[in-house]
Amino acid sequence: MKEFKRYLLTAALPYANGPLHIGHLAGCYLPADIYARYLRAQKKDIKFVCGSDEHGVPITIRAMKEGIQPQEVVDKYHAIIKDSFEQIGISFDIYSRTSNAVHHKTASDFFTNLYDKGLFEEKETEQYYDEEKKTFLADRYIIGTCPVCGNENAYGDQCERCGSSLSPDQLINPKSALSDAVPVKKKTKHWYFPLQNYEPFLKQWILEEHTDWKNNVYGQCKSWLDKGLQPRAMTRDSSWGVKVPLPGAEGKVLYVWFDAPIGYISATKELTENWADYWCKEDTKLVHFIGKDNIVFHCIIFPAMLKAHGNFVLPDNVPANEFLNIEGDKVSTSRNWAVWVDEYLKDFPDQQDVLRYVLCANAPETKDNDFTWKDFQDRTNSELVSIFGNFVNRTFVLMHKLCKGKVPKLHEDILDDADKKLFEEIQNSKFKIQNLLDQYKFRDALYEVIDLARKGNKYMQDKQPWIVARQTGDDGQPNGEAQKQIDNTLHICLQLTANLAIFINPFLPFTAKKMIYMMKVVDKMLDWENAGKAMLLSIGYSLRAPELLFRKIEDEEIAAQIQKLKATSGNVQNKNINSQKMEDIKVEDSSKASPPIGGGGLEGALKSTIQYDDFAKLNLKVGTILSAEKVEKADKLLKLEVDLGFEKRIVVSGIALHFKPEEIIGKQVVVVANLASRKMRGIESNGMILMAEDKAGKLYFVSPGEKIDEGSSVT
RNA sequence: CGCGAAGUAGAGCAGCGGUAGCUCGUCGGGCUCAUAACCCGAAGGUCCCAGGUUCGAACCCUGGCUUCGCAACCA
Repeated sequence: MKEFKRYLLTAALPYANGPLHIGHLAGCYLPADIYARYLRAQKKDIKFVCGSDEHGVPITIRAMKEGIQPQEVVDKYHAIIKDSFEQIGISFDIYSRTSNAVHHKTASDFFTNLYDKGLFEEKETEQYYDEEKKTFLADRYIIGTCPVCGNENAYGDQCERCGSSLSPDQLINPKSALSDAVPVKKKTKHWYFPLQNYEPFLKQWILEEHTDWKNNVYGQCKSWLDKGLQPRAMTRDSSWGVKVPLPGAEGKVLYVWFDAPIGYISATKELTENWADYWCKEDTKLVHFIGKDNIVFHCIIFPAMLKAHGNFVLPDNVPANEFLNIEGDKVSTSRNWAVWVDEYLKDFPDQQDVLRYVLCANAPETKDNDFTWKDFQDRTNSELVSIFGNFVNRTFVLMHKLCKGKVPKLHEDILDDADKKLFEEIQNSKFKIQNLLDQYKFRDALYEVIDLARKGNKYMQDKQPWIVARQTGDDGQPNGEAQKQIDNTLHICLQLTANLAIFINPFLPFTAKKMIYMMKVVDKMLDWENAGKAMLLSIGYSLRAPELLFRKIEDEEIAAQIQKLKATSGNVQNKNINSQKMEDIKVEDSSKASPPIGGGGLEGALKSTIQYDDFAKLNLKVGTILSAEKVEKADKLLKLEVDLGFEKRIVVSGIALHFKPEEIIGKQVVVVANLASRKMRGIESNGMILMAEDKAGKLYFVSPGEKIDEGSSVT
């Protein structure tokens, strides 16, 4: 293996358009932080850089909507994100931002360097323009009717109803998503980076020389390279971003994906005068930690840019994680289906390491994983509290009871196989953990740490010093032989505890701190070179009283979190509302004795006032239930066929706990007929049945007083 | 037929050619130093489906199904 003199770690720049959620942490910040702490413990020369990505169209749109300047948007979220990182213990050497001057200059110079080499191709194209808002529109911001399925809210690049990929030209009645104006075509000039010229280099570099990269990363790159690369525009029409440093380029900025990765360089410049050592010397190991959506930018585009520039090192590895889902559904910021880091920190004060633990133990390293609060509770209570925390605690308690609060002597003459075996295990663990961390297998590495604590518990159980202590002499104290055995057991358990502190430190730094406090040792003991050593705590040294490292997570706490998640996700302004969630809330609420909140709306607070226009968006129709059946493997869902007069529809409804299928056939109901369709348990649901809920949580159909024609509108 | 990743016990994952494994959960027993913690044992799997290669396949090949992701910026 190649020897590196210094390390440069980067973590994907979070987009300053919203706060940080746990998916971000699990995706790249936590693995990056663990790796950084591990290298620091090895006394390596490392820099760990990150910063907010503050450019790009979505930020300008948010600013426009809120009537403020883009800078204000960015200032707000930059502060929130930075604070979340600090509190959860992500140990960046610098957390910078792309709106600062250093970055503008760096990105601009980078562009100029490539421009002066004649690398860009200038091309004039026609793009859609919103004359009202005076801005060019990305495909995503053009809305119209899908030519394939007739969906009126198809985007300029894709119809979300039928999945067809589209171009804005294909849309019927295109409108700007910003102003409802009809977009017009307008000529614009841009600078394209000829990626295809770097294809031979990239193929050699990735496909031949980096077969060690993770499957998902390698596969994704291979797919791109096999398809063939295209020139890619590196500039955009916008007023927000790094200005294109060329004459006659007013109103044009660098494409965010051109400038964002350069943000890593800018941040390093800001951090140290010696930044060039980290970016330009061959014996630097550059590692980009990212999420899977970023693979192409970090493995194809940015390396091609670096290569074109010529002065920079290329990444040695790009360990990308998959995505973390929440309670079975993918994270969606627009639906507020996320666990926000700043809120977690408020709800669980002083519990940073617990979240770090769960996110690492269940990290989406090889495929998408699911975060559930139940799993959070289980892992905390059984693995952290019962295994790790408990081992440390019982070791300390026994040491105080049986060894007068001091590190006992080790009596070499009576060391037995079990004792020696445990020393070996400590050694083995060091090599295993080291090996796994070197391969970016954080989940497995953390498992090894816990497993070592598990072995400690077993050792303690086999030795049972509390029983040995009953072999008393005349004075009522344990006799000499017994005391020697007890000494050995606890001596070994204490040395193991010291080792555990070293091992757990990269993962759970707050816990490691508590442990060294209890052991009255200095930070330096946590240096990785001490790992595996048998004599970390000196004999006769008196230690502090134990302090619990973790506490149990109670049922009520996770119930509250689940409630919060569901409650806030219902209250969204996004029209593409998730009907399953809505119905789930109803059923969940009603299963509780407490009066329903929010959704029930008996005497509860009303949602904010809406205008008639908002109401008019709903198409409410009377329909008759033709058939009903239970949906397999779902307790709460019924699959209904509803006759709406003009058509028959399949609607999936979360009412199975309240009604038997046979008793509702023939019932007239009110259906939200223009609700976006949604798959539940594999069945597509087209609409939603209106229900009323009483104080006891019982559900009633909303239906016309007497029988009327199917398809009648409700207004 | 666009492409990539994934589909293994109730949950989360490992194994990637040679008698199905780990952690949690469940059930039973033991212990009591410890945060009702710890230890031992048991139950639980057509390894997505169908073909093929092989003495032998969860693992290789072919076809299919399902989930997630992929120049819309959301790790």
